[in-house]
Amino acid sequence: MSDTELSDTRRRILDAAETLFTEHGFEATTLRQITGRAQVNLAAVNYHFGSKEALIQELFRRRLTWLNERRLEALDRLETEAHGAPLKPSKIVDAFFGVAVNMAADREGGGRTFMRLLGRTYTEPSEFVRGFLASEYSEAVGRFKAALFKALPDVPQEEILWRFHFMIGAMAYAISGADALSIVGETPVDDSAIDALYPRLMSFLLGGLRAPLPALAAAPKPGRKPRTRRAA
Amino acid sequence: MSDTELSDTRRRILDAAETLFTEHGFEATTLRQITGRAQVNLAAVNYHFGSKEALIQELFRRRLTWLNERRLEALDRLETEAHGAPLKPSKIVDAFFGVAVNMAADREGGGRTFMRLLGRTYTEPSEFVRGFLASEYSEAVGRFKAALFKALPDVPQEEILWRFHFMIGAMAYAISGADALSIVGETPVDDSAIDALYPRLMSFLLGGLRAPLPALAAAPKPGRKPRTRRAA
DNA sequence: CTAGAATTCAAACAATCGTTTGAAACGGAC
DNA sequence: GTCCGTTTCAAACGATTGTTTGAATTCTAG
Repeated sequence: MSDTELSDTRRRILDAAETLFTEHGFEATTLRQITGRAQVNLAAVNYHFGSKEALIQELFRRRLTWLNERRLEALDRLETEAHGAPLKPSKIVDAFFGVAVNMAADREGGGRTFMRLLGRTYTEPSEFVRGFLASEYSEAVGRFKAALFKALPDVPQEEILWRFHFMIGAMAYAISGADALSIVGETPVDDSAIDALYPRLMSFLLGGLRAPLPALAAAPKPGRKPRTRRAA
Repeated sequence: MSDTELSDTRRRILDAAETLFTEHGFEATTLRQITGRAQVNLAAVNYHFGSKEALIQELFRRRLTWLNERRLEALDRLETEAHGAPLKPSKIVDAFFGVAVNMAADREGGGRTFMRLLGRTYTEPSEFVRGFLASEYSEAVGRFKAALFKALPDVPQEEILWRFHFMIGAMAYAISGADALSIVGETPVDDSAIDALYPRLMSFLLGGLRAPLPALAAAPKPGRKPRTRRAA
């Protein structure tokens, strides 16, 4: 069997698992629930994937590979157009997060379900999940970090990393909690609001990225208040 | 027994559970691990709390009540000083998130452990967890929402709620993933970086809150590009 | 000191978990 | 039709889960 071509059973299991993991989490979802929803035999998971952990890995692999390839394509396009000149930070942010939010808006293909799962998995403590998540991300994140460093040469690189970190968190939470009962709003967020998420999130992220640099209180000389500088 | 005064056994169980839940999650942590670490008998959890779920609820209750009381105290202080005038948005944000980040910086009292757990719990899909989390937050969030509406009368209230949402996400992810292996950075974040988290996060959040409003593409007339306005 | 309540303890409970097994059913090649 | 590799199936596996039990122990008044 080819690696990319999936049998009916494999695909049905993956789709069912995606939905159930999103709704109840990895640990709380049992193989019997998955095989029940997929309408396949219980032993099919271990036959086709080997174990529950391997199923989870395969699930992330098929989506994350595609997602990060699209991100890198977008970045490649920007860089060839720029002919070596630094990119606009807003373009970089758009290439990284725009692709993700776009995937999250896709209801039919299951992209929405997956992105909610992914958003929650960022904070997953499980060892093996964090492991391959980091490896799947390493190339794309490395390329985007480099692009941001080049685009913002005056901002300390450590600061850029922190803000990248914050941006991922804002996006992850916005996507994962968007149609769940959120803490801030009592009214459930409907579908049109999901479509409006993209411009809202993007302007928030850019505002945060370009915020004045914090006046870090690292042993400041008395009486000399460090001035805040603008980041971008 | 008083409600606030805890027996040795109760407190030992709560402390052990907090640590283990943070490290492995709710489902993956067993009562035998908890009672083993706390050095109490296995049956002690069900004797003192009734069930594993009730233990989780009690764990959040003792910390969240304290956290939100401090937040409301800080807001009260600001409002009495202002004599009815609108507050500065930065002060409001500082009252809400500053208290949380401060608690996250507290290593000895277990505040750090709890805030990492809390940050992860925001995206927890479990029904009963989300339920009492929302109820514990409702009062404080309502007060802060009102304060932000008053402070930013020109910004659509829906937009403020979204940005509040984004801010919570950025904070939750920053705290919960700060000393775990993060996606963006290959080097583990050490303690001094945690102390510097506060000013970094705060300027990012304020930058996002005050970002130009997004040009929402809600049936725009052709040829008329909506102008971006400044939020604050 | 003693009676009675509160707490601790070892042991067992039923239920459910992921995984394995061996036979049955299916599929195309010859 | 026959063969053989692939896939499906019902059933069971051992292990582990949260919870309960009833006796032992500790604590607290009177």
